Amino acid sequence: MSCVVTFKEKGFKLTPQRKLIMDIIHDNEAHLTTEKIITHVQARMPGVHKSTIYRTLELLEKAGCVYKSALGDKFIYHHPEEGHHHHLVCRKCGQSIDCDEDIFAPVERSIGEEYGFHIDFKHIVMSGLCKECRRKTS
Amino acid sequence: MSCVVTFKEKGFKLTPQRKLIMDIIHDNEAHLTTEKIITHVQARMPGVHKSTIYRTLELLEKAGCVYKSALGDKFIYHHPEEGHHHHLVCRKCGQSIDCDEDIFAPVERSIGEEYGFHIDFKHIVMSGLCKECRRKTS
DNA sequence: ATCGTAATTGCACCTGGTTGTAATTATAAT
DNA sequence: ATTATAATTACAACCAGGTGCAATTACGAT
Repeated sequence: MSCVVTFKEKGFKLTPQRKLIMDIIHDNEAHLTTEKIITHVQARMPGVHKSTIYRTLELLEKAGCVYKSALGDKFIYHHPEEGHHHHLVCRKCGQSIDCDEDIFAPVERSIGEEYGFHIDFKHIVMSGLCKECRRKTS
Repeated sequence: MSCVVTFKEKGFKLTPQRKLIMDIIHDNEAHLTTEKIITHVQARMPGVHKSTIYRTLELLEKAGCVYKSALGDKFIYHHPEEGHHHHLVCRKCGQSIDCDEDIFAPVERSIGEEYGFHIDFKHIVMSGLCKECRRKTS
């Protein structure tokens, strides 16, 4: 796991708690909410305090070992994958589709041209309806 | 104020608290965070409970009298204006620029075509740097 | 204008997330 | 292997936001 190495190289101590939190986020393909992370961590290692988990998540994000994204009014965490940084999450079935990094390029360009505004589109999570759920609903 | 009429037509009671909250959001051109709304409300009418304010904001949003948007990890409220539903908020100076409704049309289209996914792009608030702040920073 | 009633408010309490701090522990130096 | 120490943890206390409920109030009917 290259993240652990990166993490230690940046001068952070690798405690069992931190290792566990990293493992959980990396082993899980789905995007985890904070609550789910807390549940998983405390299931495997009872007694770990919520403040430790919150602080660790913040630190892991700063260290670049995990990505934090807003999804509606919640935050979800996922491991950083190269190449595709946006996500489409279905509000019905919950599945997550990775999508291309430069999908927002046209928007970025036109906003830059029209308003002189520079937007930072980094690993955006968009909510909506996937193909199957759209079919079922209509 | 047409909103008050709309609000009453939907069968909601117009209490002084609700009137005040509407006034504050409508009088204020800037986008207000919840904290600022609470501060303003309690300045003009001490004793109004925070739970009343939260519930009123939720109700006003459902009634379509105000718009609630996510800006980073906060929510901001603004009155519904026709025609332009997206906002560019500068993370440096805080100014807000209205921007065109169909700015996301290309993205919406390409995601629909490539992934069969349907995204709901309604009054999005995007954070970034405005023209002046970019000039000053660089 | 008064009244009846359903909606609304304020309160108490709860949960998720954050922060200061003393006790603990991972790691580097010996 | 021991030790020194700076980082990290658990805990308590705190704040924003939300919920159930009894007391209050807006508003239609009289």
